[in-house]
Amino acid sequence: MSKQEAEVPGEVDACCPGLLTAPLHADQAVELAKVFKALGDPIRLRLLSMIASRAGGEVCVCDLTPAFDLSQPTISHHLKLLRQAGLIDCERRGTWVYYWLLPEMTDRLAGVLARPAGQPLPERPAEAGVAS
Amino acid sequence: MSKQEAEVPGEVDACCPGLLTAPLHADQAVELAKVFKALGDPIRLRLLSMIASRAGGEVCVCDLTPAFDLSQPTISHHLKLLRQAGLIDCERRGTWVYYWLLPEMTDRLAGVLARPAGQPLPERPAEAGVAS
DNA sequence: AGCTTGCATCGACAAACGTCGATCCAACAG
DNA sequence: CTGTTGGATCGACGTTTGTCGATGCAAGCT
Repeated sequence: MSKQEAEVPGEVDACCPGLLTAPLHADQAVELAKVFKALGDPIRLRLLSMIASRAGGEVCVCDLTPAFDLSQPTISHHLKLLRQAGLIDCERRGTWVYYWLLPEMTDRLAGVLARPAGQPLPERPAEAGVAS
Repeated sequence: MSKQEAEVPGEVDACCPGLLTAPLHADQAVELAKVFKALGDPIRLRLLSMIASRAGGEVCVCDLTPAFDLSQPTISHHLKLLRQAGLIDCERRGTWVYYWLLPEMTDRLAGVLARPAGQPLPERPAEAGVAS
C-alpha cells in the first residue's frame, strides 16, 4: 500500500510561512490547492475526522464504510484521494486495511492558514453584514 | 455589496474544537467542506493570498485581474466564490471595488486543523513511504 | 482445491466546476 | 446626455468530480 502512482504533495515546498503574509507563487498554490481540494468534500472531511480522532491512531476500513450511506467503492475512492493528498496513509494487515492520519500535512495546513502572531488586522473590525 | 444571496457559512457551528479530536457531524462537515472547497483552486488560493498579504488590508480588483492569465469574468467568479465562503468581503468605492480578508474564517480553519496541544501522535513516527 | 470476505480498480454517467465571450450595470468624464 | 471604464452577471461548453454496479485481487476458511 501507499506505493501507487500517488503523487503525494508531501513537500508542499517547505518554505512559505503562510498564505496570509506574502502572495503565493503559482506552483505553491497548485500544490496547496490539491490538499485543500481533498478536504473540500463532506464525506472526506468526516472520513479524515474519524481516522484522526481514533484512539489507537488507526481505523479499519470495515469500521468506516458502514458509517455512511454510500457504496463501498465510493468510500474507497475518497480514501484514495485523501491518501494522494498526503493526509493519511494505510497498510494491509491480514484481511483488513488500516488507515491513519499523517499529522505533518494537517500541521502544515494549519500553519499556512495561521495569522503570524499579532497581525494588525487593518482597522476593519468584523463587519460581516453590517450594512452600514 | 456583500448582500447578495451569499449563503456565507459564517457560523460553521461555533462548537467543534477540531477535525482531529472527534468525528465530525454531517452538518458540520458540509459547512466546513464549502470553505475548504473554496480553497481548493490555485487561482483562488493566490487571490486570497494577494488580498490577505496586502499592506493596507485591502486590494482593488483592478490590481488583481492583471496578475493572472485569465479573463476578467473568471477572476470575478473566483472572487465571488471566496466571498460566498466567508473568506473575504468587498465594497465599492467610486469606480473601483476593494476586497479584504475576513480573518475570522482563516482563524477558524487553522483551529479546526490544529492538533490539540500534545496529541500523543500514536507511536507511528512519519513513515511516508517506508515500505517496511 | 474451492468458497467467502474485505477492499481496490474499472468503466459509465449525471452533476458540478472552470473558463470564455457577450452583455449589463454603476460611476465618472466630456 | 453621450461615451468610457471597472466589474458583475449571463449562457455556453469542455473538463473534472462523485457516485454506482461489476469485476478483480488478496487473505483466510473449509
